[in-house]
Amino acid sequence: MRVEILTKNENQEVQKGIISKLRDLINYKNLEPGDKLPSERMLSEKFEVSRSNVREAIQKLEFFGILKSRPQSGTFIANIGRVAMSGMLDDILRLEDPDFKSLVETRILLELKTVRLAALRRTEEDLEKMRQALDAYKQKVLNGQDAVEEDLLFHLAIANASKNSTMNTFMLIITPEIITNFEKYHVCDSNQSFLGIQEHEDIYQAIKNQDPKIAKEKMKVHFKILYQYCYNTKD
Amino acid sequence: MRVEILTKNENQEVQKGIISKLRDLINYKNLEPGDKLPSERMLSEKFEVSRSNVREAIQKLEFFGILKSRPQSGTFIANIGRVAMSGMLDDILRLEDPDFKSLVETRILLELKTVRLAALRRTEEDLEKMRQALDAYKQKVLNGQDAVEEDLLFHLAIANASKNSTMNTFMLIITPEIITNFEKYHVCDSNQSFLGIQEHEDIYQAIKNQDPKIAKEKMKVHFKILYQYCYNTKD
DNA sequence: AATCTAAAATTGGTTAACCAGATTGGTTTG
DNA sequence: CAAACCAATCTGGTTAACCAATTTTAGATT
Repeated sequence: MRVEILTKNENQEVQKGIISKLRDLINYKNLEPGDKLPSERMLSEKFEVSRSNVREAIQKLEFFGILKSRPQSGTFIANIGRVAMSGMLDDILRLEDPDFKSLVETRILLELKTVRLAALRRTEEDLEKMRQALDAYKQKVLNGQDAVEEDLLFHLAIANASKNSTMNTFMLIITPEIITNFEKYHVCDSNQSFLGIQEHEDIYQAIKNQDPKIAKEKMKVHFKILYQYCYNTKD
Repeated sequence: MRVEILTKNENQEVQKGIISKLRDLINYKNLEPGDKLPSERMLSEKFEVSRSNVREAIQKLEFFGILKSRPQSGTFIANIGRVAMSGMLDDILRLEDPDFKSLVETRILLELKTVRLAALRRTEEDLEKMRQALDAYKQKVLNGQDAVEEDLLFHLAIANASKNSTMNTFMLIITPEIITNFEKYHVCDSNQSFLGIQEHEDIYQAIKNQDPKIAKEKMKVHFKILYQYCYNTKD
């Protein structure tokens, strides 16, 4: 059989096609929540795509909690009603790649919350990890080196101390893209890094003292420069 | 060769093993950011796992933006320095499945922001979609039917109107789990749904009037009952 | 007619062989 | 000596055959 090699983009189109066909299947073929999907082989034949493509699409929908596949048994539609199902599939199909502004916006929102929660819930062990990340950051900055990574690791340590696994995951998802863009646009130059040391130290102290209000305030200060910087360079 | 069929859980363990071995590779084998990873075949041999397992692990790390594989060329380490890389891999390995409380906490945080942004950025088209979702919700409630899904679809329409793709994605990620848990714990009973109509209507009007302050306030009101309910039944 | 049982068919997962584009190293050519 | 070329090799992606657990089914038994 003729094999087509697809670029990443074309592949994404194929996946979207599969997902939209699955949506149609659910909408018009009376597939109820909890029902079993047709087998991967059948779908790949019906949709005229490879079985691996079908598997990938299923995996993606499984990540979004819409499908659930059980080994040697079948792939099942999550128990969330046809209306929500169809609406969510539409939304997933409409998803765009995140832009930098959207990432920063989300990061600020998340961190103003995680820092409060961290102040309330941190353990001694959390403090220890944050201390280490902070020291690594200071050392790099004092040596005049770039410290974007150490910076972000400190923030991730805070997210970890917030004891909210969802926010922690979300922070992990956006962090690499943030780092890449920061280094690309030279956000956080060394002169700002020196300020960053004190700001980080303030945040750490507030969390240590279990003072959520101060913690949030200090984080806001820390983000102020960043926020302006990002909105000036972009858009 | 003897084939082992693994449960979902065991499979997850295998994946974590691969990820931690990849981390070691980066830490101790002098793999720099931007470098090419050994080929999938080589890794599967070295780690003594199947190539598909390696591919799955790579796909997961690609999702977190840590790796980037290019067809017919290789899999490359993202340009984010060994320190951040190692730290993030540790965090990913430590990730737990989200608990209900963490989901609700995150949802409230996200929505108090998306509703503000929606009020600022909504288009006429966005309003139309929200109107439709709202009407579907009202009809279901007035018929005395369960309307959890329509409820959530209205909220997703708001996230869509916020024009922040990252928050929109995050809302989509948490929604199915929220729905499942709501139906499980019978959050949002019909008596609360009647209140919900007016609350939704208020939110819609505030967004229509492009008043972010009122929009956020009304959303807060909408979540008040929910928040208490969740924290009373759980924990 | 209902119930149990074993075999056959079906399933997602796994493996290995294969594909064509990308890379590479050596050779040729200007 | 450097640039252009070419073939051998390596790569992630794709395919198809295969595996074992599960589900279904048909038959035997009570």
